Amino acid sequence: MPARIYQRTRLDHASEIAEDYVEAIADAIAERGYCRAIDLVTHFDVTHATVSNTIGRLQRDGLVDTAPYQPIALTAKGKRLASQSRKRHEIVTAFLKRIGVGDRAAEIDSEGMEHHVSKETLDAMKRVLEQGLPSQDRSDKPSAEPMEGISR
Amino acid sequence: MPARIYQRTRLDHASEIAEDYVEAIADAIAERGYCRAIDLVTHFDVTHATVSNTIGRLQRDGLVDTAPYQPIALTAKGKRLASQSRKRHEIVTAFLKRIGVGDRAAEIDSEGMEHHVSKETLDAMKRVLEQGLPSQDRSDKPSAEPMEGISR
DNA sequence: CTCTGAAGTTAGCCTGGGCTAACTTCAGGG
DNA sequence: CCCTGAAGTTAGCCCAGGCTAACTTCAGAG
Repeated sequence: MPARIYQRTRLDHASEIAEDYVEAIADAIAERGYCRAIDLVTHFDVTHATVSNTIGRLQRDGLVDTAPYQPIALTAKGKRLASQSRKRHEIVTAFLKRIGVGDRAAEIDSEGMEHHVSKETLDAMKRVLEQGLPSQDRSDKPSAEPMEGISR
Repeated sequence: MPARIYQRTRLDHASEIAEDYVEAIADAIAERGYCRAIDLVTHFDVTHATVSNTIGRLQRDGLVDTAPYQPIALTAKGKRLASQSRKRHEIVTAFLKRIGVGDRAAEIDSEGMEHHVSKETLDAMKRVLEQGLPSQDRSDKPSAEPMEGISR
């Protein structure tokens, strides 16, 4: 059964950093109007050299638009990826908080989890945020009164 | 605020493969009494060479016990990691199904997500599985009757 | 008992994502 | 107008985790 799953997990990983970067770039631009490499250096706590390499890859992949010693801009594609990642990230964070995870842990965990959340799971999280838990539709016990609503 | 978060995410990644491997090894042993490299080749859909390399790293890290042309066994440390990962994995999968994610997606997503779930988040998932959603304890509206219990 | 094919290893290569060290750009203060 | 320090780049290194190709082991059929 597995096999394919792991291929997906591996491919996912390839784009995780790209997503984190475009998100950070979009944030910097939103906040101060532009993004410089130094912003990413402090944000990710890596060296200038690493940022330079990574930005090179992002540019190669058509996500950012920049030139030596110039600020870093997002391409249309980069902007799309950024806003999509941002939304996903926010939903995951809100969801974790909703199920009782503390703010700090919710922020840390959502950072790692967001990249592995499929559309289907994201939709399920949204539904929980809006409508609460779905009824427990196990084939055995089709009982309609679950007990999870009781406060405390 | 960030910075540290990303360091953690990077470190997490280092052990993801180790966790997947020990889990797979434990499964094979549980099912057939032993694990051979070929089992991992088919399980992860990678080449023999890759499995050989990876097993070498796991051995270096004290997780498995093996010798050339011999089956692969888990050390005590490896067994601990495997059972811990397995439990976490099961909880995440069950949790996703509980919030309405289909079986297939739940299995795929949990594979990617499990490595990023902290103890705190795992506990929250367990609570949801056992007791449903916590009451919505927003400072505004401390209402004690959430509406998620309603079937449909 | 040999010999053959499946299992496993080894060598050599690649990419991604890190690093340090050394260099280049460039803006601002003096 | 220069010159210095912060920002950025380049070169060269490392490890993880993939790959292919070529080799070795080993068990089982004949």
